[in-house]
Amino acid sequence: MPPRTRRVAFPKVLIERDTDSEQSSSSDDENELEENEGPPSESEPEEEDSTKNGNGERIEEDLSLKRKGKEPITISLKKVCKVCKKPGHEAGFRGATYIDCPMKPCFLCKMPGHTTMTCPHRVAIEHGVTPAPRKNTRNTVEFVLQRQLRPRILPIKPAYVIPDQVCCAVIRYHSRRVTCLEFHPTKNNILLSGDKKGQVGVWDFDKVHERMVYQDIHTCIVNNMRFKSTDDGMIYAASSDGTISSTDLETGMSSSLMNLNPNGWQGPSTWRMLYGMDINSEKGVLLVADNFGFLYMVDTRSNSKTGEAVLIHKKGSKVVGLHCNPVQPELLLSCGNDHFARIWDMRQLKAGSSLSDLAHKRVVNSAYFSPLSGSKILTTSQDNRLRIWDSIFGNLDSPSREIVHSHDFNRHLTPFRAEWDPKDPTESLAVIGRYISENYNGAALHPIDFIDISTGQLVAEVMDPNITTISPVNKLHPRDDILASGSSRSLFIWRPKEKSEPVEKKDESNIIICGGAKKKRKGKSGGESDDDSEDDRYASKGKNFQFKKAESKPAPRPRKEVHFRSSRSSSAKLPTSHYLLLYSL
DNA sequence: ATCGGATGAATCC
DNA sequence: TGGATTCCCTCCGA
Repeated sequence: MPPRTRRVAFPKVLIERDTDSEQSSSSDDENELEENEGPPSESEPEEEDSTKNGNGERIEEDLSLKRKGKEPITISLKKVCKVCKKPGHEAGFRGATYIDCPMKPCFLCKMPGHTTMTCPHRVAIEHGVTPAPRKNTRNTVEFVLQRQLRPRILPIKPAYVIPDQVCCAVIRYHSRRVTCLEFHPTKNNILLSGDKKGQVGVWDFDKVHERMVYQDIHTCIVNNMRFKSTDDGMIYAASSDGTISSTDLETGMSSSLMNLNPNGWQGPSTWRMLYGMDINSEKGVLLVADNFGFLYMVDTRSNSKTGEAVLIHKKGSKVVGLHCNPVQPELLLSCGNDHFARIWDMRQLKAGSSLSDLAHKRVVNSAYFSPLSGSKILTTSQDNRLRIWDSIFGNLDSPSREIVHSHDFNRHLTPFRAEWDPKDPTESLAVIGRYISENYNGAALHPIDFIDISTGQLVAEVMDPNITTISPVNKLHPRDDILASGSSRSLFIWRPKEKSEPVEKKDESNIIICGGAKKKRKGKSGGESDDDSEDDRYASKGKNFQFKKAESKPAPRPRKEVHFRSSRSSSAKLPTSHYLLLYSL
């Protein structure tokens, strides 16, 4: 990762003294001002007073002149880049297209010398794919595979079915952003959601109006939820309030299994927060990890803490993810802010005894074993790369593949996590939201990407013109062709087009608009009603969520425009069929 | 419309 | 080591 270009000091102050005319009134003409550009006059005031207006223009005033009571005060309006503060270019949205600052490393791949628009990872045929050195190309297994097996392997892998249509949604369901999602293990249409405020939502998306929000389970961020393996009416949740809750979904009755802050708030250096959590049903233990690098275990039968906390990541660093191997119950995977994902043997858990340490360049947001065989690991790192680590066909010293993908860290967003498709028998499909936006026919949208991690190819990008916010939280259904997304405070359920209601039928009946801050309408002349019905809110406040009917759907993309991956097959060819035939191996 | 605030990791000294 | 500072596509609401 190249070091970020440090922000340079403010450009020199421009002092423009109009000596010619008394009336040197400020001019808005930029060109005129450009001409005045140049080395500032000798005696520059040290105490510069420069402010920015909303457009990134700098307004400079010569205060010393003002103080001296000298005549002309010239205000210079000068366009500078809001990112690097240099003139000559401007970063930011131009319409729905974001223009990068050319002085910064590429926002997508983080390499210097080009911008997102021209990033090779954006236009390459194999989008974003950087195969790691193939150390194992020459091994026996692969040789045999290539020479003898491959010709006999059925060339067609079962088609991916992509849920690409929003079929129902709860808008502003949560009062803060969604932080985690979990499908019910047996009831196909129940979705759980946790938020930053500590609330837990239970939503039946088949009967969209049946929903519940439990408010008193936690006091801040719900980081992870898991269903109890022996009772799917109970859920565990790990929160930044330092507790693990156990909640009865029917009644909402909740109890605390563990509280790491029994003495309350003593300052940030002692406040413990719980992040990663998973259940090892084989052993009957709940595993949780905190923001200081420690792992805790709770016996799910007695609901009591077992053993001592173990330091599994750098002391003082946050452990954001835990995952138990689906096949080998003694294997545990952890990841965190020390830039590592680590594999552990549950039978010998002690500091420093990890089986493998998977190095990343930045914080690792998530690390998951592949859902069926557990032999592959998919990690999401804040260096804008997905990594696949293969314990069978590769060794774990380096990833077997790196995929450049835009999922930057932003303190205001829930961290992105690439999630496996639990239904894919080939263990190659993953879903992850995209940070960077794309101009989709005039709207800046942030799609949700489906990536074939065995090839690095983008299989599909799904978006809806009504979802203008980033969707960092995504989960694929364990049995059905359904995707659940959390975007800001809202939840969305996606299904494949074939299975959804025809678009024409998509209407408000499947879209629940929840509260949100009430706009205080000042007593304007009577026209507007005070009716607070959903329809009213729908029209007046749900500016992003006026679900469009088919006819108002965007027209096909204009051909000239440069599109993210537009030249590539995936999205361009998707509309006709939502099935994509992919060849295995 | 515009602006401020919440707030996490990296970096610098 | 720790405190201050900075930060590029947020999102909401005053």
